[in-house]
Amino acid sequence: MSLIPIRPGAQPGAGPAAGPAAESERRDAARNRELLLCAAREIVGESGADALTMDLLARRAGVGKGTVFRRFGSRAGLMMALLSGAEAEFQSRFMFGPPPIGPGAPALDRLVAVGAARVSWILEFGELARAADASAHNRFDVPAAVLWHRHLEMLLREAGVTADPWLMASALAATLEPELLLHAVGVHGIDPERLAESWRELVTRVVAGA
Amino acid sequence: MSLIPIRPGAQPGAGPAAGPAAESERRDAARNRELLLCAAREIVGESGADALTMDLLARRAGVGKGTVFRRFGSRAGLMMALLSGAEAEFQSRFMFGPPPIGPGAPALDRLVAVGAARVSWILEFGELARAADASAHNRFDVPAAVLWHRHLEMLLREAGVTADPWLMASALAATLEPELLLHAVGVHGIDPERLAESWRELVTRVVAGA
DNA sequence: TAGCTAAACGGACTGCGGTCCGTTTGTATT
DNA sequence: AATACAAACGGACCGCAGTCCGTTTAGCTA
Repeated sequence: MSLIPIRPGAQPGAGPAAGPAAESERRDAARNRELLLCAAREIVGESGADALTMDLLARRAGVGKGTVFRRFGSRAGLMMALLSGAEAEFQSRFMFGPPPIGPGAPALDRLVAVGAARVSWILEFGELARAADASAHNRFDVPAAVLWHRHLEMLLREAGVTADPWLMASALAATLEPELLLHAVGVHGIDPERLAESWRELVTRVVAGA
Repeated sequence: MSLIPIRPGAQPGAGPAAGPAAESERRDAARNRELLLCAAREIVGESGADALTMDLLARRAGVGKGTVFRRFGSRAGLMMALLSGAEAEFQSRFMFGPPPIGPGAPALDRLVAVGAARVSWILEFGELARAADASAHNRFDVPAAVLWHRHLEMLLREAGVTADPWLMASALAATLEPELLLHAVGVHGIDPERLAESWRELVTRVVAGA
């Protein structure tokens, strides 16, 4: 017989800051996660992402500050949790959605479409995304960023770009970073349509040189 | 006679965080600036930019913390002051230096050369540059960034790129951001030579489509 | 040289993200 | 129902960037 009792659904590797609920979560923990996400959405809705401090959130949700960090690991982790729904929806659109953004269209068309979609997405959720990126040691290695990068790289290869698709994908991704786009729109008053059009130009030329 | 005495060299508009010495600076202020810059370089040299805290710096330089912020405005401002020499040297190279990076060479050659130079520059000073960018509300509007952007835009126009050169310059500049390049080299072990080569590919294709 | 004033000074203070650790609680086991 | 323990809890605590304001001083003027 085993002398080391193991909790049935225990998943130690999952760690905090993971998505919705790491399989088996104690009832109070799950309740607090919902309480916190709810309060966080409330604060962001009322006063914007910048106004969301971890202390305020804890107070609003009626839990201790330690609990907030236990659930989400960091402020960036919390922001990512708030974004996870919108992010997943975006991902499934470009991976499984209808053409031209999803599979079935020529790679260049998909690149153009996914860029335009990304611009709109950032205009809607960019504030949270920027908050998630800020103070993120590893903003490039987070699952969503890796998936996004891989997708761009795959499309580039499919479009016949043989010259270092990995770095090309990095370069193109940098072009669509939330901070950059929000700055262009918010500070310089660039029309979002222009952003999409510029992306089209850029990606068309990159692919055309192949 | 004027009832409002004005200090001779007073330049109220200069503000803090400006370059070397805003014209007429009180002797003690100038001394403390040197003391602080010197101590800062020492700390960075010993332990890296991340180890430089404003409290430590104040203690090392033997001045009050308030003085540090009076001189440099913020941590980012201090980092920019530390960088200003290297930055100015880089700027004068691409603006007045010998071809192909300076004037005299075809625009595409200049773009290729300036990108390669930027990569090397970031490998040398990127840690400071990243620290300066971090926690900078306005990293895109700082003089050096504006000049850099304008220069890229000018070269693009000269190379015949008529499609939104302003946004194209933004996109290309994003490709060479310190955080991105340092991540590629430091985390993914990308050979710097590959970065320059990839830049060459990118900019060649962008210009070729004109 | 004495006096005056704007500028510089310094360090206590605030607010924030993040950590630590003693206490409480959910849940499986008997 | 009683027991046991891993997990969750909470809030005091820490380090840091940045601010405030009463005090000191450089340097002009008389």
